[in-house]
Amino acid sequence: MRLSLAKSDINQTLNASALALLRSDIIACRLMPNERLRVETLRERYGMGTSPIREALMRLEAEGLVELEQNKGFRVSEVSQENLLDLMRTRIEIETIALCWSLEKGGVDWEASLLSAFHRLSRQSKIDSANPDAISEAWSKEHANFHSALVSACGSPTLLSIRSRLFEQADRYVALSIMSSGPLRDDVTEHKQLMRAALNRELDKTLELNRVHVNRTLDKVSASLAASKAPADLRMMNKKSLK
Amino acid sequence: MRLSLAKSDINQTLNASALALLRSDIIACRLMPNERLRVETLRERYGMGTSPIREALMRLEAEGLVELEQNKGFRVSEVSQENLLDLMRTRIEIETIALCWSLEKGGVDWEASLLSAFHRLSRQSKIDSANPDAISEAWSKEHANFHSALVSACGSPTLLSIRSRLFEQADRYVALSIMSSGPLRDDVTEHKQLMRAALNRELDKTLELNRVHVNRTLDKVSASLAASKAPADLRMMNKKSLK
DNA sequence: CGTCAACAGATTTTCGATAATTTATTTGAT
DNA sequence: ATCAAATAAATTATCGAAAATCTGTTGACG
Repeated sequence: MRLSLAKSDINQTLNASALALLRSDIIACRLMPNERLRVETLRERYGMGTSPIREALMRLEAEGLVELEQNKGFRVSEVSQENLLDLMRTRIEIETIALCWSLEKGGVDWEASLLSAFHRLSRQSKIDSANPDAISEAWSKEHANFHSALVSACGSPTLLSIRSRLFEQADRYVALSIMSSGPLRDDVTEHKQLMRAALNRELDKTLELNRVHVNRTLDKVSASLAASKAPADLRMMNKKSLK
Repeated sequence: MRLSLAKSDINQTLNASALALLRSDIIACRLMPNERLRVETLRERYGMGTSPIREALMRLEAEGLVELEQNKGFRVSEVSQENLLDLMRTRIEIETIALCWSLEKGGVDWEASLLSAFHRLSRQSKIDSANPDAISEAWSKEHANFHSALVSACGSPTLLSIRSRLFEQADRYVALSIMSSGPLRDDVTEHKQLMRAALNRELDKTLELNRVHVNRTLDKVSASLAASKAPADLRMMNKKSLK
């Protein structure tokens, strides 16, 4: 499959394109967890040489989306219940700090951008008519944007970059779970409550709502992950017992 | 200057060597903040081709030690008072969480490793007779090891990796400040108190001691940074006024 | 005198080929 | 048949040259 480069990639170096394409393919699970990333395959897929690809993969390794084993090449990072739990717990703690600082320092600009982000999110459909099995790219982007807006006034670039990295990782699990998930959840209400509490500077309530919000995602994704893993394990056991 | 590869680099890919060498050169400020990193120069310095170097630089960009500007190449990340403050504040928050979890979960293994790390640190001289202007590599390693041991039982790989990245960044500022610093501080007592409080599971005291410890470093480094920046600014102003 | 275009040099980015390493397959001895 | 060494195939890691881009300079023109 040869993918065309998005409009935004014009004027970028191939390196930057490779990075953006790979990251988005991994987060959306078009490249599945634990899948081997052969350089030759990726060269065909993205239509470029080895250098930009390997450089992008190196960068993604630092971000935790890719793993490199010496002389054995790259793989998409594996997923697991342990990692998911660790990720979400850590994310809650990081966002707790960021929210504290953001509610403390946020001014009218922050309030306005938060309202704006919520509005855009609330008007964006979660599923895409073209591709009903996956979450719409557009919704995913607005959703990320909303959560980013909540903490954007925290005043710490370092903390914000940590947070967005964790959010990305979590997003990959969400993408994975959507593939086999039941009814869509009503996030609009949840997000609205979160925004209201933040705007009213009700710190404890905001933190609690955020905790619940993240934990709800965790539960859903975790269940879905368990369901998709169990059959694989059974298959493994059958194979073994047949031998 | 052509540096020989350390013993540990045998059997590694050049890529991994480049990464380790570059990271350590940057943290020790042998490559100074904001210094341009020309590929050709680095090729000579480390005796390898472009690929492993660029791949390592890409990785370090994700770690925040290096910055890349499209088509203009790499630089060592700039330092600033704002970044230093942000870094240290964030580090305190992260370590606070990690310490909470570590004191909660740490068992006898953790206690033993902490005692061991403290002992090694306390027996290691801070200055190296061969190079009296810089902090000894060995001390720096034991120091990092001690702080790592404090939080090692926290049970969250994600949090630990975030913490060690922040610690590394802070270490670069410390290396920078040492070059122009006054009397060495007595860290042994500070570290001993920290360890004692942790081993006794006195959570609040541990957190407070850690906060103070980090803030003391911050103050010292910040003062040193201000002192070294001011003359540079004056020089700049002179240059401009001469034109 | 200043502005802009065209050129030249330096530097970054990218490519495809080669070297090194791992993985799979075959062969031969016990 | 079993195991191990030897060979072949596949893949990764690395290199150095070529292409693309940026930076600084020169000179023409308003």
